[in-house]
Amino acid sequence: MPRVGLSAAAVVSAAIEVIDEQGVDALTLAAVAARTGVAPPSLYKHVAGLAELRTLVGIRVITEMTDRSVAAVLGRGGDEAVAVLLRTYRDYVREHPARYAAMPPDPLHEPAMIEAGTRMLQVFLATLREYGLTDSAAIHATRCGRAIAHGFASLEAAGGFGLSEDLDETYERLIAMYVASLPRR
Amino acid sequence: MPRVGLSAAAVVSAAIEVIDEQGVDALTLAAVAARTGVAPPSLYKHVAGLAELRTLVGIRVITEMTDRSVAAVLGRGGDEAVAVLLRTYRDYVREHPARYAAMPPDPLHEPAMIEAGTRMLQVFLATLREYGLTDSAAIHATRCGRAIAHGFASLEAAGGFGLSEDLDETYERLIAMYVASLPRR
DNA sequence: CTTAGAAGCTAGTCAGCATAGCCAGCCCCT
DNA sequence: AGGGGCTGGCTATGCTGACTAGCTTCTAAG
Repeated sequence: MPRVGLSAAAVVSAAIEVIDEQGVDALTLAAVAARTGVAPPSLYKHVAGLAELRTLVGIRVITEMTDRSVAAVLGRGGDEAVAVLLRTYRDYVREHPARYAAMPPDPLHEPAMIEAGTRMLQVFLATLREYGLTDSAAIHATRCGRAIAHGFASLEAAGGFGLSEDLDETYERLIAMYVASLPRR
Repeated sequence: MPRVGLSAAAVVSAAIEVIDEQGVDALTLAAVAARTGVAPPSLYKHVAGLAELRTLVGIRVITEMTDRSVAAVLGRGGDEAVAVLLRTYRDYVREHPARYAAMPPDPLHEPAMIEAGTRMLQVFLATLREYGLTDSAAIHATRCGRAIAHGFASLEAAGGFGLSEDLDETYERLIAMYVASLPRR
């Protein structure tokens, strides 16, 4: 009985591979077990069950997106930073469409995800800092940005745009629309 | 063996009740069977299986939304019509959050849903008619509207807005942002 | 009244989650 | 170096749910 040397992180990585390759509905313990070369029950040594695995995957994905967003926005400001943030969001989703579907839409409601979700929120808020929005106005502006990015990206990832018009152009229009709505100083 | 007198439409209605009450993940043939007072295999007399039931539910939901949108927009025009369309979209989702999650994001890719999806698209395009957009510009504008409505509504339905700020206000801002982006004549 | 088809049923298979309980490899401690 | 305990594997088992096969009964048309 040679040991495989699994860990919770390795299980999550395998789960993400399964999702990337076969879609979020194909995430089963059986599939992850097969990929890691282990019998399904063995996964319970590292992960409490399918539900926990899903939240761990969600945390991983949020964290990845946040890290990328931070890297992209660092050193920029104003309209430029906002546009880059939105593009980065979409680019991530386009690169990993299935993975995005595994990201919970309400991270702030799941205790385990609050930390990761809050960090993402902070990046949005920080990017809007220069506009001098009051607390409440900043929240509204952040929500609008998130709704736009999530709405477009999730539709694109799901193949929801039937027609052949250029999607880059549609998204740039959305970005312009959003930037225009932010207050000039 | 008294007959229950089921039909495909009745099965879909029961499925929607299950979704409304217990969420979209609770849609199982077993649950629908229990609700209709029938053994699970009997459902196959009316519906080819869970997958088909889901697409029938999707069609029903799209059709309902379209009907409501048409009723709301009829007799209006311009910015007013656009705003009403977006509000109607969100209101439907707020009333039936779980049901919305059962609506496929890509109706134009599923042959069975093309008709219903196209009708919804037509309503969007017709509402924008007054702005005199060229074909391509109309597509981009429709997509933007859909991304905004879907993005906000799906996040709201999923409980994705953690903080307590007024959601009506956020949505009105999005509507204003969108309307402002449409060309003045 | 007969008969065919539709609508229901039971029984059974298979996938997938989960739990229980056993066994072997590995590390640490003396 | 040897031994013990933890840990990471395993098999076996049970449960739910989708789906199939094949039977029975109700009903409606002729």
